[in-house]
Amino acid sequence: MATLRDIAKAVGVDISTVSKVLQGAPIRVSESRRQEIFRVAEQLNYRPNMVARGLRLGKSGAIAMPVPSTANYLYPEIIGGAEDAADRLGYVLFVLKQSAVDPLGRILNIVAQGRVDGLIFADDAPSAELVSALNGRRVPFISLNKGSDLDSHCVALDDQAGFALQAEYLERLGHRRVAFVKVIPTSFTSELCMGTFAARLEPEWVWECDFFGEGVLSVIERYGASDAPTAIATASVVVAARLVQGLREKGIRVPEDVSVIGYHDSPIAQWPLPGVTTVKMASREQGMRGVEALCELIAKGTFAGEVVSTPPEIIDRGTCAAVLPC
Amino acid sequence: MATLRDIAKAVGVDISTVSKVLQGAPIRVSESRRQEIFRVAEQLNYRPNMVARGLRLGKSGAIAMPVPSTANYLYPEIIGGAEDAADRLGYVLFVLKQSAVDPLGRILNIVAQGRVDGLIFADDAPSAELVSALNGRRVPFISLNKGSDLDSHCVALDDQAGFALQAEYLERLGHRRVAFVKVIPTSFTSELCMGTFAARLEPEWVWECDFFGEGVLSVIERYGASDAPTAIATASVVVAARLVQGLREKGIRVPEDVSVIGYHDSPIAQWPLPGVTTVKMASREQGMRGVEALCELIAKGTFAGEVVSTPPEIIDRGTCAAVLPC
DNA sequence: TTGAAAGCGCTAACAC
DNA sequence: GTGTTAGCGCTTTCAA
Repeated sequence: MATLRDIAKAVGVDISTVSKVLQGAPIRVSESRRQEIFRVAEQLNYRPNMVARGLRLGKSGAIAMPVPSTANYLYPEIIGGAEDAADRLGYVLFVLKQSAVDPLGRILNIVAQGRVDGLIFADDAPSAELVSALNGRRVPFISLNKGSDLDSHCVALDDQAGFALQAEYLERLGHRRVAFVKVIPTSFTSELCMGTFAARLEPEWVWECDFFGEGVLSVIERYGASDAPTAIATASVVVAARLVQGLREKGIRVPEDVSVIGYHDSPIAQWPLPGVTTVKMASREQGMRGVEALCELIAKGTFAGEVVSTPPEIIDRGTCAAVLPC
Repeated sequence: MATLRDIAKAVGVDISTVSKVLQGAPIRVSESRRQEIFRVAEQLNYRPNMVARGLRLGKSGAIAMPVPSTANYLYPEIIGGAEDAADRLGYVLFVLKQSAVDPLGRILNIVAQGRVDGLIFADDAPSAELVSALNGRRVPFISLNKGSDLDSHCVALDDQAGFALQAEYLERLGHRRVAFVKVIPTSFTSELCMGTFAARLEPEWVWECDFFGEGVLSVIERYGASDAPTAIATASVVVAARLVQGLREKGIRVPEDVSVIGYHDSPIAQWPLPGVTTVKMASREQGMRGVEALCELIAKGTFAGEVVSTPPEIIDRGTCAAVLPC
């Protein structure tokens, strides 16, 4: 690994001169020297050692995105957007899986070790404990989900608009008796969303479902036991996809017998063939804006919480049908 | 952030003494001092700055696991195992998503910047270009998949045993006319696996399928157009799960009309209710062993390629039935 | 125009 | 037993 010193030696100038030239600092050097320095740097394939620079500058040039699980099907979108923004802004983005046994451990560890300049929480808003630890260490962070603490720096999706659209869409198709499936564990946001949906179209049934386990089966059972809603709205594209599939396996036709609509969008939405209808949110953009906001926070120390206002969009994949007048 | 100096000042000793004591170096200090140093360190919530230590020691204490996509449903297992091992060995593991436009860019970047001591490739074996770049920079790496270059350091699963078991299982159930679905893009390993399967049970049809897109649909079409095999074996649990679901949506019964078996295991296997039968491989252990091997490589500079020999296991979730004698 | 020097936080060889 | 010192690679005043 070539260092500044190697270049300096080769060119015959001082190391500090090389540093300044390579940084493009406002310094007057003879043009020939400047050329020569760049030439040699190129030739030696010089790359600044960010660890050393970080030590000197008191910052690392890296940010981390802790995720509770690498198995979440929404993350690819968010992560993709975040990486793009990080690349563009000269930061390295590391995805850090939280440990199941000690969710805070790894995060506090890398923060305390000075490995990252900031954090961006992809899913759960950080716990109060984590927030106070982070504040104590003066490490800025952005959350992509509102926690109960509305003061925390947050780049949120406009879920109000999203769920309003979801309800409106079903309503427009003539659905009046619908079930809403919440994703558990429920969060501050999810309760809010449920409320937004209900404001437009009051669900007659409210069910709950986790991503894995028996959740989907139990929803199907409850569907069977109920006085059949004409549509099932869910707060998740994963649950929606599994639901379509599970219902069909039971011989219940989608959308002929019941319509199903999800929330968010991801490749998983295409698994029930030819796919499940969802409300597509601007997750990718959210990831991008989140990183941009974090960098702003790192640089300026301030950031006004914001909402990604890109309008939600219905992706019609044919699992919702109009209710026929009887 | 408390530094060594803060502690030294508070206790009234030299910074180097603190360093040595805290490291547990074989040094003789008066017991009272030792106690006092630990006490103050604790009180100040001291955590060594790994960036500084890294600079001094010429290593960062971090390793990265580049993944081509965070949407792969097998990774959670591997990553989980890798993280455990990394924690245990005192390393931080970062997941690094490769950029779609410049797959090598981010990897070379963090390596050149001295951010990581080694790499562990979760999926694709590194390209020849990457291998030579890595060797040039003397950055050790482990691949979890054999590339065409058998010399590269690799911690592989015993896929020979896995596919032999898959074939054997179907054979034992009486299947003779089977289709095998390869995952594309095919790799060195996948060809090998296909061979292992065929050695035991020659497939009458060999089809191909990618994870997303139209792959599954086209396999179903080909199934319909063919002189119906009694079983479909796949090299992927994702494809198997989607296949079960897609077939059932078309009214083809699984396993009554056709058996389906996957490969690997992941939560996704439980999506077709109540799940798809697969050959479970020791992915988690592979992640663990991979990190252990990498650390060995970092420390000792040598490592003999190895195969994770934990025997594969059939997880029967009811998508394979015995062929009835006609 | 260029260089010398200090220092980020840490470790390790060596001195007392 | 404990302190001094040098230095990892880099940036940045300040001096020449």
